[in-house]
Amino acid sequence: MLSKKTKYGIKALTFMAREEGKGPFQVAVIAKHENISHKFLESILLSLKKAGFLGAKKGKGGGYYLLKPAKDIYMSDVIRLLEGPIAMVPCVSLNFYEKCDDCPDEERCSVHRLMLEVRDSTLGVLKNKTLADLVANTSLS
Amino acid sequence: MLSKKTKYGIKALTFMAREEGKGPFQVAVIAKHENISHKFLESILLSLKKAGFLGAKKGKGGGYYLLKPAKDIYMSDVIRLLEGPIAMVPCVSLNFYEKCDDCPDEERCSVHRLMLEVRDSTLGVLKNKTLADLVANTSLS
DNA sequence: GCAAAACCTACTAAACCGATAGGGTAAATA
DNA sequence: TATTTACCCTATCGGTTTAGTAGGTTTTGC
Repeated sequence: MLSKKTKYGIKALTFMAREEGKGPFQVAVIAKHENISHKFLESILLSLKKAGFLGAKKGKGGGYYLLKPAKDIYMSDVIRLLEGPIAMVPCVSLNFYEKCDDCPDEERCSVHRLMLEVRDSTLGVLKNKTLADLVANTSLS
Repeated sequence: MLSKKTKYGIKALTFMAREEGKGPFQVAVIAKHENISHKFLESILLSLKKAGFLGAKKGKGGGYYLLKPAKDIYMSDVIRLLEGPIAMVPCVSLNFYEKCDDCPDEERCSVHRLMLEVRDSTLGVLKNKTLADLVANTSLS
């Protein structure tokens, strides 16, 4: 299940990407438009900034803005940052690998092999999906 | 993230499918072999029984056994039962649909459309994967 | 009737999630 | 320089879920 954190993060990024080049966008504006708790969104945008997706400008007329073109922001990276592992089981995670404490032999574990396929399939979608793709076919309400 | 409940359930099913036709298999035997808490596994197998995947025999020499051939047990069904929705967001779930309370227009929601693709991709794997497929290439330790 | 095994009910410790509160700090404008 | 505006940080909290525990009841085979 996708957390609201990730969901909100993607929505905020999409909002900014719709008007690429413009900005900066104030937290309050995004929060209101996307129906997100102001303070919660603030913490999410902060994470995105620390990770290098966003820049920020303080003071009057300030706000957050995209640091890279939307076509260079991959959903797999965004989700990994906000949600954590994409894999459904740590033992098949590429970036957050962890051994199962049950399960002596991963190669023979049926769950392991099944979830490996699921991960590859999901990653196939997310690695080829950029923020620019999300914006296409969408219009600002 | 896949819950242990689902993980254990799949492992138990795989265990039984490896020796298809035999059985019944006692909870204690499966639990020990797969390193699962006995009582926890009990509740899982009970769910699988109520859903029609397993049969059970009480008393001495009893246990659980597959009610259908392994090739007729689809992973999508097992996971839906034990884990719940396969979709990462309720608004794209086929069997557990729920509207988002934020988000006035699903069609225009970037998260919605992204997660729709992820769901289809995941389902593509799980709907074509049976218990028999999991058993293949695996041997009992 | 005794033992073994499934079955059922209830509880709990811990973790996580979404959100809130309240402030501190930096920068832009006047 | 004063003030507004918005970024930045910390702490807390109620609710929910998870994984597991405990204890008892019912059915079956010998």
